[in-house]
Amino acid sequence: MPQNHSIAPAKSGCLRCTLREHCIPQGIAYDELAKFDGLAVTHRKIRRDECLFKAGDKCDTLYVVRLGSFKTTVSTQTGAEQVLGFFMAGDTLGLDGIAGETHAVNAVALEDTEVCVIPYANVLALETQEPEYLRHVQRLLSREVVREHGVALVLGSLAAEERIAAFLLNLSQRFEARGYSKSEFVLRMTRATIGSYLGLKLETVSRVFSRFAADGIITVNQKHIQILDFAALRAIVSGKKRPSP
Amino acid sequence: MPQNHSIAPAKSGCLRCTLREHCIPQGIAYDELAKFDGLAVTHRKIRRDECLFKAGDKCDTLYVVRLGSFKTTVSTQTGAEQVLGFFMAGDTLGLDGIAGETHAVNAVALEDTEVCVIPYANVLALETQEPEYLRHVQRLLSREVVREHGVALVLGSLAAEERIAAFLLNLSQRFEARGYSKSEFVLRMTRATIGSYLGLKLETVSRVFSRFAADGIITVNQKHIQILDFAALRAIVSGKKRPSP
DNA sequence: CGTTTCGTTGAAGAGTGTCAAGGCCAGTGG
DNA sequence: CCACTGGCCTTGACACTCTTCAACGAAACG
Repeated sequence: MPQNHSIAPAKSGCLRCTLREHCIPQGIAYDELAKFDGLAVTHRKIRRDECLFKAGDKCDTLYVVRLGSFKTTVSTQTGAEQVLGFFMAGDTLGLDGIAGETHAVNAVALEDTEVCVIPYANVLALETQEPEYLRHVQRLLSREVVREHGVALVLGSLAAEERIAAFLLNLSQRFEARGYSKSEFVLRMTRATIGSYLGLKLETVSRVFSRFAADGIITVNQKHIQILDFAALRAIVSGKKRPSP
Repeated sequence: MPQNHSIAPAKSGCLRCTLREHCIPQGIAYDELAKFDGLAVTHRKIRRDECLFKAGDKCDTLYVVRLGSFKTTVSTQTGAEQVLGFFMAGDTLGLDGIAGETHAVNAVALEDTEVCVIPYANVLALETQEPEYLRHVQRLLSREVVREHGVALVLGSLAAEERIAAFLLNLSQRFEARGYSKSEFVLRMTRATIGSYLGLKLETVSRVFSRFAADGIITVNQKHIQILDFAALRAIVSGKKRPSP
């Protein structure tokens, strides 16, 4: 997977960016916003299956997804790949390598994407000037920690159907937060990728999708998913055995 | 589990603390150290099975373990408990709730313990004064993210024996880093707690310990563990099938 | 339109979980 | 000092979920 280097100067600053609320602390007065305008120096386009960064790369920048979505992965000693998370518009990538160390994961585009490039030096500088921004970045970091707690919880204590139900509800919620339909969406990743993320084999993912569809909880057309019964999904996550007559 | 409130004023400041290198950035000149001396305002003793903090508690402090060890846990909707991590001397607790939000996990003492209490206000203040400290805290946070990557990797892609081997090697390494024997130590947690952390049942943990012992890789006496064959453990983590004639 | 990747489904098998019984150990009270 | 108690650990037999292996179908791509 070659790294893509198409870089575009950031024509429009943060001031006019629609994702502003994700990158910049809440409740900032409009005339204060100018301070944040120079944070992102460039944009970068990454095509499907290409890497934004790789484990071991020097980490001197953060990225915010502007368009499209990514997965983060690590490779095991045996060469297998474990998916650790999915990142969509507004999400921040690169937090794991903050503070001048190297990246711990690979970030791979699931589709054609565009990101904001925020040099870590700019982050540091603005943090020391603007305490609100310092809190903001640390909040981002601690949210990432909490997100991973959720992953560990799913992997450590849920059965296959429960994991998939939790996964679908999580996706639904994130689509909704971005203004898309919460009940109908297109998966950006393959069954194998979902399986790796959830600690399951791709066949198991496929089977559970089929079972949910047979029970009228969702409809599945390849990557196109429609959620018909949110309550049922929530019940499954809670560990309630489903009747299957 | 009642919360224990025995608080002692921090008699000796950070200057004389033997854990200094964990709390304060590396490479600080001795005459600069005074700036950090007031970080921890108190110590607190927590007895076995008591909580340092609970999920939902307001988070306005960080803690550094001085003595003993903790587990962090979350509760599922069904009341079950998932263990997320173990923390020993020098480790920082409370990072998940930084930035004025609430704690996302419970921190429970595995034995009688003592922690340094570091008000988050002090952290913020020192961060704005001392850029080196800012980087230090963000490094702590990003290390916590990376640690959780490791947990997800173990839970998502390793079999039972591989998980236990990885767990033992991780413990061994952490004991060694603290000046204890890397080959002989006492587990502070029960089989059930290990199982929860590794996504296994306590019987499976017990069986794998027994199998490793039968193969001469370790010896097990209740909580007392001795590692006899590090290479074998590493081979198991790497997924190599062990001959069992 | 062939080729490749991705997805679905079935049958068989391995690996963990579940249930149950018993042993070991530390602490407690007689 | 001993018996009792309760928590923790070990071990066995069995059930079940998930994986593995395999074949096939569908969509995506050059």
